[in-house]
Amino acid sequence: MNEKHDQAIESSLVAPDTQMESFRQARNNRRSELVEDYVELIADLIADGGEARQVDIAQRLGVAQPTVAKMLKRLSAEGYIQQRPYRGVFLTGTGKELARVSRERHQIVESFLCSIGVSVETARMNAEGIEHHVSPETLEAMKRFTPKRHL
Amino acid sequence: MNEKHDQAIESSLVAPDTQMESFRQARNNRRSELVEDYVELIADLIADGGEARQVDIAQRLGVAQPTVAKMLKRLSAEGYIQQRPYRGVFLTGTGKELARVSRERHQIVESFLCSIGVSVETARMNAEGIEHHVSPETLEAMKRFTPKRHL
DNA sequence: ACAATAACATAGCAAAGGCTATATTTCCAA
DNA sequence: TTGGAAATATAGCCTTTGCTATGTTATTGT
Repeated sequence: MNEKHDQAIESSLVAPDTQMESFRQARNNRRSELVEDYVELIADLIADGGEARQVDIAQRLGVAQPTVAKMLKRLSAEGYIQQRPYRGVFLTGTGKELARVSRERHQIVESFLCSIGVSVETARMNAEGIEHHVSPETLEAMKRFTPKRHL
Repeated sequence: MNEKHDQAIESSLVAPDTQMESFRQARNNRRSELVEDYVELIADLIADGGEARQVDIAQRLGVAQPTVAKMLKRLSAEGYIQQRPYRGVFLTGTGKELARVSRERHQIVESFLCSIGVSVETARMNAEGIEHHVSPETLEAMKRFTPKRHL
């Protein structure tokens, strides 16, 4: 260990453990991002056209179809969706619930950004990344600060 | 292709290309997150104790030391830092500039969250993930909405 | 001065999330 | 009803980011 015990000089650094927790949580959130994105998108596609197909998911996410196929297997294994070979994909109860929560959070974040003066295009772009890092407490704060007309 | 041209029913779905752009950008941001986190942390450690050592970086990020060593090689290759074997790591001009920008953005996001009523702990946690998805436009909006006393 | 310890380097592995290429199945239209 | 196109499945590869285990170099206390 290095021997600087002069803690008066400590500038903006928080305690190591505290900072570690923040980084760990950010990494954790990153791991669940994809699941949330997929489930939310699948719910939207089903609500919109009655079905969620791999090609449509792939197009909207901007990835290749085999990438989607692989991820759907994971979602299936984790109990969010059900899929039959060469058929569409359906959300389970768990999947529907996750989709609902994700969708709602997404909406709140996007509306909130608009309400503080961000353009709709930028709000949409930024919300896609931000939503996954917004805790319930922060979400509540955003809800409070969003005028009704934006919701 | 499926043949539903009844666009009146389209619920909340934006155009496929538009959505694709959002997802692509979110993925892009994710790739630069780690670089920004490292450079920002290195700058803080240097400002705080005069040096940035692998063990300290590893402890604060909550990862193992070889993980840090590998990333430092990448940062070195990309011109953000300079390192001499068994010696500390130093920021290049590019690195310092990136650190400055990242640090400022981080601060603004964290202060902004506090200013809308989020607790400091949650603000710190959420800011760590959110900062990387905040575009210049959104950052400006956040700055406008943060009272002076929070900055 | 030199052994013990702490820090760093390196090798090798794994999982996640991308990709292309290609095989298989389904579906629609002639 | 059947042949071609579209959708899905599968194989195999790559990169990133993490890990453990272990070797190598510096530093430090006696």
